[in-house]
Amino acid sequence: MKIPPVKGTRDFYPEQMARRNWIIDGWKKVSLRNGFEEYDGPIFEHLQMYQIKSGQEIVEQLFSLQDRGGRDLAIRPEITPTLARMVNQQIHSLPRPIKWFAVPRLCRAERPQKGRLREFFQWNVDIIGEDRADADAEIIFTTIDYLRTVGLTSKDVRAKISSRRLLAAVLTSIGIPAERLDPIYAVLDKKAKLPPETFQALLAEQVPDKDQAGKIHQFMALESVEGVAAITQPTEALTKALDELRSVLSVLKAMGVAEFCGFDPGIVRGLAYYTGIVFEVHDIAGELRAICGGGRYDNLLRDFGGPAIAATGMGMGDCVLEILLEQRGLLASQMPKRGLDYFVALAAPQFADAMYEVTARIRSQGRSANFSYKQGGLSKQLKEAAGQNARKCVIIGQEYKDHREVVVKDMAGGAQETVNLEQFLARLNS
RNA sequence: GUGAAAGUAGCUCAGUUUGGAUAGAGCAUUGGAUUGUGGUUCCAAGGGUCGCGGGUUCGAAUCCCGUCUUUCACCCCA
Repeated sequence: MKIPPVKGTRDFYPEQMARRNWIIDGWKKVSLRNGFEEYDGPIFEHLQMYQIKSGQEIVEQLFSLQDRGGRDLAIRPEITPTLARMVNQQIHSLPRPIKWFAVPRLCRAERPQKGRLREFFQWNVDIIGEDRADADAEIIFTTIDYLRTVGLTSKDVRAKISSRRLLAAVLTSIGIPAERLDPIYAVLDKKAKLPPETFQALLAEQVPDKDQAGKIHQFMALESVEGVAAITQPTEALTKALDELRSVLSVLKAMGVAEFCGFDPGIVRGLAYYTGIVFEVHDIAGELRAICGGGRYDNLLRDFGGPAIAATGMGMGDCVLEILLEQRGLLASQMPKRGLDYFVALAAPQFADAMYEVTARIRSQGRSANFSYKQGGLSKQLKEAAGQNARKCVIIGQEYKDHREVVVKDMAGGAQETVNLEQFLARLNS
């Protein structure tokens, strides 16, 4: 009986596994050079962990289970709660700022679509214990540093940056009461996806006052933070939020990635736990979902029973990224091909023992080597070597019996030389 | 979770309109041509319960119903 793969999951055959490794290796390399340390947690946690703060949608999308002791558990749909738990446990002994990253495998029981599956990998970088905008800027820089490294340019992707604090300050200063903010956020978040008339209609439902709605439209149309002053009287909160956003943009400029970044008031993000700077990276053509998203979540550690400590971070899934890299031809051109250092071939069957010995000795020198299991002729073996993308072939034949010599053939150019076996093996290390 | 479209060999597809005999092609795989020299070429082979289940019919890949999966649009996110 054939059992199908589970909905929304992927099988990683060697070719796909190579892609996945290449993407994840890049994430790790860039994290480390930006000064982050790797951590990980368990793949499941108490169900309750996600009911505290993850937002309604994520809770509905949980894969949950009961263990044999009747405990309610869930496979992690995100790693940030785990991070909060881990940091809270050792908060008094961890030197700050805490700059940690992880590449967890996550599961959400969503309906699968292009760029969204039920099981995926997500690169997370977080800075905990620093409330200055420098930390937000570093998160965004690290994100761009990776995207730039894999070959994406400012013509391909753009980091759209905004601020929850700014949005709240603007809305408050034009007279929107605090309890009205959340439903308005939800509408503003959709602006980029809706036709202007639909957006206008939705906003009018939430903000019937023409004057207020007009100001919101004005704000949402801004392309630079400097336009905010013309819309409303600066309150203390507004000035503070503006300074923070300016500061992030100015650090990013100094770090040399200004061309990738811009203020975009349309970035609001889900209601979950963001409190300050928020950002998303999108493909410029706007064909795909967000490549990554992140922001400041200063209340999360406290919500998980710890002290009130500032935090900011980012998550990037592998699905959309891979589609974009594929589209741009950046995978095909950069993926390392499967390769083999040496293929050991046999010109006559009586040297089989030498073939095994040479293969093993090459391997023990740290080089990869294969030989053929088949009894075929040399021609067949070279064909097999070419199929495995071997860089060189070691051919064992009559010379071996006569003078302990082997033929070493360069598969790219075809040149070959006859060398003493011991000298050949000694040379491998140099 | 809601709505729509599509499922034929490992992959890309033909055949479905108009039901008819052992369901085809290219690529890929395996073997041979090739007993001391590979990537080319030529020949051959293997590989399908036509997604699955039921119905209509003398007869179903083809028509009908259900179901699963995928894709797209919502919802939301990475």
